[in-house]
Amino acid sequence: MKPVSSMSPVTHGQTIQALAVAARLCVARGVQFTELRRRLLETLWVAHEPLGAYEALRRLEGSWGRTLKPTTVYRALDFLLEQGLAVRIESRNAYVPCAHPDQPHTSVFFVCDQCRVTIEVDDSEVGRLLKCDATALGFDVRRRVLELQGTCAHCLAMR
Amino acid sequence: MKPVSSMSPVTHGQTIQALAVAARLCVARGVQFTELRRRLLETLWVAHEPLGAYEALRRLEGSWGRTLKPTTVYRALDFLLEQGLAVRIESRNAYVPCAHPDQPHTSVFFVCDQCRVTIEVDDSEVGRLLKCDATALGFDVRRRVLELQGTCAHCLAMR
DNA sequence: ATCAGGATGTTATAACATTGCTTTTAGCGT
DNA sequence: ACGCTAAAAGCAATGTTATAACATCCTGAT
Repeated sequence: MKPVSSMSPVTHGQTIQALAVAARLCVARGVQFTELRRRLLETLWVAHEPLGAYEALRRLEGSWGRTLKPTTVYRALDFLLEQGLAVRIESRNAYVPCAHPDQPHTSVFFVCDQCRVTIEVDDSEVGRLLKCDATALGFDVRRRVLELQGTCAHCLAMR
Repeated sequence: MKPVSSMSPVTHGQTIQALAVAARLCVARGVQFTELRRRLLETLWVAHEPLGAYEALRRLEGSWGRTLKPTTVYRALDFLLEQGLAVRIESRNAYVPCAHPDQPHTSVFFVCDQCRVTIEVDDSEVGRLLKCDATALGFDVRRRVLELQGTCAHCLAMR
């Protein structure tokens, strides 16, 4: 197991870097990293917790100084998801940015119920086991949703 | 890994039995297995796919011959979830019945994108690994959401 | 300049879920 | 049987999340 991205201590520099990586990736793939998409991804990075689509919309409106419609944001989110630049946390109806849009891995998300900090861990052994299970069932897996809800170390210490 | 409940071939007998188990369990726990709750659980068992709350509502209205409000159904669903009689599939906003409401286990759900059949598998080894990861993070896990989306063997064979 | 495709704008609505409050019902002691 | 209490269910309104359907704009290739 190796932690790959803790949402909590994301510095300004990391955000800048992540946006640069995303920009390069989009160029390489021949897809457009438009201002809307860039600003949305930035919004996700700056937030230190998973954002719902409407919350992202509000923040984006605030920082951009213009009004947006839900559809616009959902389309941009879909783009980020497709490109692996963000991930949807199903159990929260929310979205987090992804630090490694390229290489596929087995992401497990630990989401704190209290502070909502979201820690992404890559556990390839879990991935292997799930693949075995899938094979045994003859099931072709397209997407994995691995989310653990509970209390993070920090919040546990607070009590 | 052992498959613990395939939604697909659920016989009438199995439904009856599951309801009986649920009833006994509720008595043992001193909670009420009311007609609403029983009928809702039956609806979930009879459906061979995860049901959304509103879909369950419609089917329940149909089989019961009365109208229901969303609140009513959500409350009954909450009860079933609390008692472990049903599980929520987060990536579908939908609910499936659970065959073993008592003993805790590591449920992994394989959900077919095409026919929506949902296969529950118990992989304790995955559970163990995730527990390790959690320990390493100092994270206290309350709930696990392990869902794999893709295509089931049956649908693969159809193509 | 024109056209094609991707991106975005606009409006409406579907799908999912909760809040607050009232009424009914079940279980319990007397 | 009676009345009490708490759980369950009814009800209306509203909040939240997500998509459909269609129009327009922008950009790059010919």
